[in-house]
Amino acid sequence: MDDEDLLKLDNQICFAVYACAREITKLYHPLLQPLGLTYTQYIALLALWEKDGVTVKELGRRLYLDSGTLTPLLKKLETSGYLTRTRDPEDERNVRIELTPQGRSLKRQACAIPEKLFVQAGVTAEEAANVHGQMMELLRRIHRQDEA
Amino acid sequence: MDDEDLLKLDNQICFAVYACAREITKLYHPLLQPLGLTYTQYIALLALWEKDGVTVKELGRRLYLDSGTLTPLLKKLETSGYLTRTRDPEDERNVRIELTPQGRSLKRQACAIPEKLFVQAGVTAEEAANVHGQMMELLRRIHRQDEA
DNA sequence: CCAAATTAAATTTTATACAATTTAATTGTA
DNA sequence: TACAATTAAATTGTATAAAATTTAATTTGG
Repeated sequence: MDDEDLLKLDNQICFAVYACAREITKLYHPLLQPLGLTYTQYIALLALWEKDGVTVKELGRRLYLDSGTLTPLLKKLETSGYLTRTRDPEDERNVRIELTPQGRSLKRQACAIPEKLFVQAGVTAEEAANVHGQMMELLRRIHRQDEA
Repeated sequence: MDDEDLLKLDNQICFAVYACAREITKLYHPLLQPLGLTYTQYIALLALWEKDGVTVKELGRRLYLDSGTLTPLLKKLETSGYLTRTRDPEDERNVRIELTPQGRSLKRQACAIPEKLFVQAGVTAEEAANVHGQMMELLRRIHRQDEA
């Protein structure tokens, strides 16, 4: 394969993931708007519903996001009353994120979202699992390279 | 499967695509920096190297991006001397994008990028084709739903 | 013990993204 | 032909993202 084709193939693969991610985000928009959440805020809350009381660093590691993105996002969610940000007295460099009762109760409303989304996108369980596996494999490999 | 599990699955799949797209962008950064290009600018140029003389609308359709994103991006590439933006005399609502000789010559430098990236990410041709197929299939399906 | 190195957040800067609105040009139709 | 509807870009406002820098706290080596 020559450079010309490689440039096209490259375009197709990386671009496909990139465009797909944006289209997924757009699909979420009408479902998240009634809750007053953006997609990134929803992703952050999903992580916190599974485990909160974590530091910004730890949350960022799980979401592949750094403080430059998380700090303003978490401040917004704090203003909305969904979580608290507290300096850890043990080590004041760390900021711990705790969900408030309102933050926890949002989960009940969010539970309706995935089903709506799967139906809307017409994605089967097999396809979902397949895509998930492949993306995670690629993600891990890329991230390792990215760190090195 | 209960709502709780659905929420987790949803989290995993959509998040995997979303995080993967961002990690890919980061992987490109050191390769694009010497050319003075961002990832989105690179993607736009890839599309234009395949076919230029198109309207902003047509380019946006191919990239899944709207004028809100493309207008400032194309203005930057125009300032850099890589393309021209001209109102179509036939229909002045349309703005046509044409590559300049400098814009075309950038392609030769960009030819080295895909190979470097594949090697760096350790992605095989099979895996690449597999991921690509799945993403395009998902992309098409989601986009159809998104339009409806 | 203490200065240097390290670490975690926050901040700053630049560049996307996209929804919603506006502007200007064109088209369709009564 | 007027004029409403449609269309393409541009603009506006909000929210990400990430690189680079800064600040403050902690750790570590001499």
